Amino acid sequence: MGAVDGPTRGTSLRRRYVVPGHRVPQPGMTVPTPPQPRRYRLVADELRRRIMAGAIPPGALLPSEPTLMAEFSVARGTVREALALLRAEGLVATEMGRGTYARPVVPVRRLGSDRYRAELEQVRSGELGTSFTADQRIGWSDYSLDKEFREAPATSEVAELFEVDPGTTLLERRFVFRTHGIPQQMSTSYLLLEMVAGTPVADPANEPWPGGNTSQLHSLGYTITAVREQVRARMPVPDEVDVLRVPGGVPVVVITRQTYVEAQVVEVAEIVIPADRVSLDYRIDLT
Amino acid sequence: MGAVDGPTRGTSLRRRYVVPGHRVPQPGMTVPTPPQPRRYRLVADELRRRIMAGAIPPGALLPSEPTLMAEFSVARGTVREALALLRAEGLVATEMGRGTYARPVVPVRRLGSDRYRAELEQVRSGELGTSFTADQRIGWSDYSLDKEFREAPATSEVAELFEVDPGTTLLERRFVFRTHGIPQQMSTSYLLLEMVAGTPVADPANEPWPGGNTSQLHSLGYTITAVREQVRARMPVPDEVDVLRVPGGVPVVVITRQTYVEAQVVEVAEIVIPADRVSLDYRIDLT
DNA sequence: CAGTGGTCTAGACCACGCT
DNA sequence: GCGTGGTCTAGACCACTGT
Repeated sequence: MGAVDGPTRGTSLRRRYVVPGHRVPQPGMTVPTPPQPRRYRLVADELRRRIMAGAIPPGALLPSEPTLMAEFSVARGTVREALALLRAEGLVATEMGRGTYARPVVPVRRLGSDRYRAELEQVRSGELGTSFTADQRIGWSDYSLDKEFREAPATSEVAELFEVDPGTTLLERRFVFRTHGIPQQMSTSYLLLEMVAGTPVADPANEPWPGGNTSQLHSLGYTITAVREQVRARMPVPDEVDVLRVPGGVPVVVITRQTYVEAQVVEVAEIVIPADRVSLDYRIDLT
Repeated sequence: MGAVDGPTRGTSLRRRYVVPGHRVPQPGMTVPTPPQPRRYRLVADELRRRIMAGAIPPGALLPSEPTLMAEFSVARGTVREALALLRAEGLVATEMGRGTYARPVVPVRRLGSDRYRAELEQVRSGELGTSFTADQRIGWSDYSLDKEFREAPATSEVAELFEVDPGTTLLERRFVFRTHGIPQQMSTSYLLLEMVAGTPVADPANEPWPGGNTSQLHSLGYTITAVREQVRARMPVPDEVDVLRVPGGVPVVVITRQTYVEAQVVEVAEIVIPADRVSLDYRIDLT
């Protein structure tokens, strides 16, 4: 599309498009290759500014790609690169056929380190609920659970965390938690098979188990005394994107948990949570 | 568009490229639009497989874009989309003029919750070092520090964390820690001005302060009794990418810390760390 | 159906790193 | 200077969403 005239294609005798990232050198203006902002950067910066300034409030649609092409006089690819940048920053999200919108602020779930204490209390007082429902402040009926149990030998990583020999047979339990149909976290929990074989804990039909893990272990005669959590963050793998419906530009928080009874590890779990839905809260007493 | 033959476009009489995301419909084969893997997906999947399988070891260069174009018979844009996907996953990194390589595994720094206890011990025994040097297991000379002090009124967020009125004058201290010249974390720490005005703590020249925060507060007559850390993860903002040299596809971990002396908050800090360089370690005792 | 984003091709010029 | 990635244009067909 000759912005001025004539065909721009083929061999292109004249190119209105001069140099990517370069201003047309005006007579008398010295341009020693100043890192001129790239086109897609300018578009992204402007859109970011509008979002930050509230001109595009959370949840609102951005101008469509054709509109942005016209407004900034750039090709579609350039517009899309700008949007990709904003997506990678987690500022916007895109829905097929609908458009691109400023990412709405989602309610954050607080995962307090004291939830384990609370669970212990519950177990003792005989109340229902799980740490998950307690965290979410929701009742039984609001959440659903996918579960998948199998026996498997301990991988070297899990064995190390469990402080057992690699190959030791474990009960591997995979869960996906949902509230109101929205996936909130997925987790894989490991228990020593010899510890649970034949007990109700080994039966998936008993999930969700009232009182959660703490209660389950309690039913086996183990009262937990400590929990260790290692926290990391990374971008989700494709599988996690699918299962958890993680939007582009959102990392996941990975918690590797070891549950202790005195010095013995009785459970190991890996918990994966989209980072935009959670805040972890730890209190460290030094007294 | 003519999937089998015939001109599909103006210019190209034959297009070897048929339909994005569609198999050429074979006679007798019903294709109710099976989500055929996109081309760039296939390229990305194959490259991911090679990396995971170790065929492309960490740090090794991937084939160049022209090479991949030839190998997969796709246009450059398609190759670049595949690489962008892998970058977003944090699997590869790209360097201008050099190429794209499998992201090398970087040593992970462990941030134990017991580091505060260790600091307290240090302060009492009069040893040197900071929690930072202790975490890194390095000596004094291996790290450098950028610092910037200023007085500022408490924003509503900080005021809430500090449990003071918004607008209360604070000493705001910004730090960037580096080891061997590589940025490791940036942090902003807040102290009540009235608590530190005129003391050595308010003088940037005294940073880095032997024994770190714990020691500083101790010198002011405050022996900390508890720490609360809120942990979140998100993609870095452009500013953080610059300062911390965060590679593409790597999130940051944000720790919001409140330091307590009994029930009083004596310090608030926000610590930003590239997620590929850190693992947080919390132990929760339930006894 | 119109409009939106998703994917893909083809070709061009650029800046950067290394030999 | 050559090879690598970075940016940009132009045009095409596709699938999904909502009216």
